[in-house]
Amino acid sequence: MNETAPTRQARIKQKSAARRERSKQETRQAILEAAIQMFQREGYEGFSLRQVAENIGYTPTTIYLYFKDKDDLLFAVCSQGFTEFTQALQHAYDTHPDPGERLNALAWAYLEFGLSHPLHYQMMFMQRSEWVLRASDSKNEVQNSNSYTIQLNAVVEAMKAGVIRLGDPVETTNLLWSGIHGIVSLALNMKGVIPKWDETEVRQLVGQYTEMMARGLRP
Amino acid sequence: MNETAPTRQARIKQKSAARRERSKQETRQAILEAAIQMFQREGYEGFSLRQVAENIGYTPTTIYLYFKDKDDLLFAVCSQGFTEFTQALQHAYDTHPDPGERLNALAWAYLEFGLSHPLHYQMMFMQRSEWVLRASDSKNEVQNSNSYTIQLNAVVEAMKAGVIRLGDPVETTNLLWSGIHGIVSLALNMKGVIPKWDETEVRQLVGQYTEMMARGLRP
DNA sequence: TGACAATAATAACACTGTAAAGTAGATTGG
DNA sequence: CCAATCTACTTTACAGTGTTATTATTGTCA
Repeated sequence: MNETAPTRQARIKQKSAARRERSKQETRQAILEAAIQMFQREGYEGFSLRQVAENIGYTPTTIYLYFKDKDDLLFAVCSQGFTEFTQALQHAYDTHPDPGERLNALAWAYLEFGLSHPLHYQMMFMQRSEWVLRASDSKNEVQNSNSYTIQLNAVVEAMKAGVIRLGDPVETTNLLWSGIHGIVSLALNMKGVIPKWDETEVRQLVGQYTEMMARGLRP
Repeated sequence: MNETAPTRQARIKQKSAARRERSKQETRQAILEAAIQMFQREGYEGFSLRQVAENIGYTPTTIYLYFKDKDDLLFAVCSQGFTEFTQALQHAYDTHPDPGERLNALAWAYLEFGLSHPLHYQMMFMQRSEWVLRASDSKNEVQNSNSYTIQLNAVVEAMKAGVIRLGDPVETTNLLWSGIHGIVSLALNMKGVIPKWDETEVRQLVGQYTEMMARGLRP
């Protein structure tokens, strides 16, 4: 309505609002960090809203001012995992120009993420896998920067380069992803259940896996 | 102390005890069946002792007379899944004498079990995988009839027959298991997340998988 | 200053698993 | 047959959980 230049009061109001917004984001962040810490300690099943609140000196209900509900907070924890995961894959992608080595590098990066973030991995891909979509949506990385697409691109380019046989790239990507996911998820779950299944054996298995994939997919 | 023949009273007492024991097993079974039904409906997270009790007209605490705690009841539900799973693999093993086809048949049987018992599969191999060991212990199938050993035997014989290259059978088994487990677990979790991931596509992928494994492991 | 919005805390509800104590009825020994 | 015992079960209670509605405190704005 008022089209004249902003008055001093208007400017102050704006900055004040900005400051309050910033403060709000800060406490939101504090809650989130406490939640992450708690998740690292207690895992998915032991994660408790009330304990998170207690750890940072808030009443449980206060959390609801910053997150819709427990799921929403847990998703925020998860989301950070997705970001790191994508970054790890992206880094592997970027630092390996050769299409063949690139596929291997992606598999290794995948493995390393799983082994170093076991709880996150389980939540992201085993307990709440619906969130994969929501995570890439909320970071508008739908188009070409989500973790799935990174792997898909690597497959496409490996096909172009003649490193692996031609075929439906989506199917091949799913095949490769399934394989490495199987190894990682069993590695996290089956310690002491499968014979020969400590961390070094798992790494060795990934070595065999990439070799075998290379042979199996050769043009 | 008394070494004479058992008196009538002693015989009656014994039969009475037997009858009570039988009745006890019956209500235990009733609880277990209600638990299975409830698990099918609500899944792992929604499974509630109190609701199980209510469904069969008991007080929650009564269940503790037949099962140590919630975990114990849930394990009993799980255990039945392990039995069926092992039977399915054993059947695939027995009905396919050819070592090469046998490996494929095991993969297919594995897939079918997962697709037809999604909740059980997730509990058995993703949520409570520690129970794999406890399950084979409690059925004294440790030696040569548990599901892992079935797959291991198939690998050993495929190596003997020259169908797949020689190598550490345990490692090869782990490799094959990882692969099919990866496909199954993603199939159960990632509906609507991965492109092209309905049931028929998953089956097709298993086809590709077995093909690729055959090529990759050729001597 | 008074209306108002934001932030936090209290109280309460409906659940959960689980332990201790109590109770009606069948079983048993004399 | 009767009192003692034992068994199967319930009642009660506790310490948790996520979540909502209500209230109190605070700082911002006209």
